[in-house]
Amino acid sequence: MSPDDLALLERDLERVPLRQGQILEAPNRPIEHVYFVENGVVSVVVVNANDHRIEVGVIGLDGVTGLPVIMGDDRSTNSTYMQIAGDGQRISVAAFRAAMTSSPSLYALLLRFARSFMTQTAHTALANGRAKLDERLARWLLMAHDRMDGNAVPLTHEFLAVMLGVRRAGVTVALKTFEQQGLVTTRRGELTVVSRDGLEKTANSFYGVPEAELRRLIGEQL
Amino acid sequence: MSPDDLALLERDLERVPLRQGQILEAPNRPIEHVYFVENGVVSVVVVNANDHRIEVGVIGLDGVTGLPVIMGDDRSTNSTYMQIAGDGQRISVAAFRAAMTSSPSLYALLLRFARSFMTQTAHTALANGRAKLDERLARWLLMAHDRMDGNAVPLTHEFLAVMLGVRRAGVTVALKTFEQQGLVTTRRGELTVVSRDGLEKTANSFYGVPEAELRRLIGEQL
DNA sequence: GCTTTAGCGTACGTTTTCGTACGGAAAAAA
DNA sequence: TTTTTTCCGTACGAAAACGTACGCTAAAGC
Repeated sequence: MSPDDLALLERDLERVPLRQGQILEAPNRPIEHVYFVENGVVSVVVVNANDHRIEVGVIGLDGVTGLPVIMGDDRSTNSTYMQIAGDGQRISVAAFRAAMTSSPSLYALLLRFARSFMTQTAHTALANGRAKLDERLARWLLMAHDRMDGNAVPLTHEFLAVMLGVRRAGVTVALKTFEQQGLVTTRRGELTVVSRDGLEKTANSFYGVPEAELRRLIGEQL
Repeated sequence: MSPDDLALLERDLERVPLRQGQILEAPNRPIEHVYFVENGVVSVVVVNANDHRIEVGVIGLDGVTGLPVIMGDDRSTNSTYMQIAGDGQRISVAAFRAAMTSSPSLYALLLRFARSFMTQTAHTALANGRAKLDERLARWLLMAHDRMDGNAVPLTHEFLAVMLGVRRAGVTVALKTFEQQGLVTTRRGELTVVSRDGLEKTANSFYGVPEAELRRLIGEQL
């Protein structure tokens, strides 16, 4: 992001901790703040009338929440919350809109980010329809790992299962295999990524395209 | 769309037939024209390196192609083509960009459409991950039906299977059941929707949210 | 330290979907 | 009309994932 654009936002940015489970956007309710995530992982989750739910994308230090706001709306049907705690900066929607309006370059950058998130969602749809459980789990771990500082993923199998829309027991079995293959180590409530290469092989072409798009569209700019 | 915005576009719009299979946007290649679809159904399909593919959304008389262009990009990783023949009007990307730049109201409308398409993709991801084959097929038929004039869907089971990312034989069996339940009638290369209500029941809450969003965001405006 | 709770490993029968494949019939081509 | 092709109906064993559930154990609370 250009120094000018950063300066434009900085006046209204407020540094905040982001606790696990904290809700950033609730379904069908006006969004109040937009969050620039610097640490931690945000989950964007779709829910329908029968309470079926699944994660459609993650956001991390590469990104920002509030896509509906960027695109001129004030709300989303999705639920957006902190999956892995961290911190970041937030800005009120009003100030955010003002900044977008006054800086075309900032606005263009944000739109490119929104576009890259669409690609991520599209590939989630692909993985959900065609990939096997272990491929999807490997993909998820890689996406989370891309957005974290260290290698430790502080999540229970239960949470991973909800994200992927599969059984908790299915996650346990897959992670066991990963551990035997030396891809991760596990302990209660946490796993650690050991071999990214191995995970990428396991993810089997379901990982990569959105990541390349993110680089093409915004690179290190945000 | 406002009369002014329509006039702005009209100078550069060109009426064209849209043949089945016609490619509107190829992966990773600059988009040349943007299409306002008036008849027929467009499929937006994701493909990955291993040639796994699946449809992430459909566009019809409610909409327009070229979402990447609306969002400031010139290409997409997706493949976009006519699934069901029809016709519409097209405009060169250059003229389209010029029109968007000169009319904020047009631009805002297009962004709202892009936003509604994101919702559709998100719910496709949900359906792919959690719905059963017959639920997904019913959802697809409803979405296509929403975008067509009559009740006839001129597609083979093979094409439906590719869209959903399932076996051709799986589609055949599901359609057989639908026919026995009086939801559709079928003949070689074509099926006809008989009971939308029945299909909505079968789709079981996987249909509806993106449709409501489309109404909220653009209604009859496009 | 002791108790309680949350998370993990495992198991088993069942459902869903897959891969494959074969034959018949409708439509298109010759 | 005859031939060829495309599409559909059906079948069968296999794989993947499901729902459920039970016991063990690490960690948290008292």
